[in-house]
Amino acid sequence: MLEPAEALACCPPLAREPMSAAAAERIAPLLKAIADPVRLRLLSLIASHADAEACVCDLNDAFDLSQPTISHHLKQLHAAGLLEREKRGVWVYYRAVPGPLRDLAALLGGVGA
Amino acid sequence: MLEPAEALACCPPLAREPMSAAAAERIAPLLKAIADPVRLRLLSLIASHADAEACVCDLNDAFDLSQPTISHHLKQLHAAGLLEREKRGVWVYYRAVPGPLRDLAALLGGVGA
DNA sequence: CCTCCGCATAGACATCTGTCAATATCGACC
DNA sequence: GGTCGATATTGACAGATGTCTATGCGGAGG
Repeated sequence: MLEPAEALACCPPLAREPMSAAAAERIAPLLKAIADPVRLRLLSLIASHADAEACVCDLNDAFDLSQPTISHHLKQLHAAGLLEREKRGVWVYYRAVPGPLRDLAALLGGVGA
Repeated sequence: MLEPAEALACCPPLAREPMSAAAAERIAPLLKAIADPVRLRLLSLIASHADAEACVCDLNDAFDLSQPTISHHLKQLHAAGLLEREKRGVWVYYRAVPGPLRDLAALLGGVGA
């Protein structure tokens, strides 16, 4: 099981000071989780939806991929702490977690500032 | 050969609207380039250095990895358009390119805003 | 209770990725 | 021009990753 990776909000921007090996090991999995075209689109689809949540049934239709493959990608995003999972009746809804993405943005920003 | 990937400054934040498949394919390689602990540290080391540039000779010493491995990672960051390469005398200097990282930060930011 | 539907898991497979040792390249300096 | 020092390239290899098919699981409705 992967850690929720909330342990990121600590870090100064990339260009502020050299990142420690430990910080890099902690942050890289978060970037890996979104460094895939399918997962990027999934995250965007969910985050741009009403209430930043979407039903798996809708997500499956948006891709030319098998249902298990989508499920696999959603699992990775969930394991990275970027999505929350909630079952409502027959359907499963995934909701975007704003914190980690905001932290990543802060990490990458301020390089050329 | 990989494309310089400047074709990113176009995109609205992730949560603004669903990302197109084409945009995802264009952006994912950029994220892949920084989704590695070693490359994250390399980028941070260079970006946080004076003039946002550093000599390869210094970078090699900062890691417990072979010289070819560091060279390989630098090549990937360069191919992604995140580093510029300049040879001065015997040494090679890499400089951080601010644009792409700033664009990525803009892409990820504004999710929970 | 049996079946169907939505989603997850398991297993298999090809490809990609990170690493190293060995070697090449390219200047500088003697 | 020969040698040496700094990087890059090549080839090899183990392990991670993305995809599929087949199967499992749990709830809703007949």
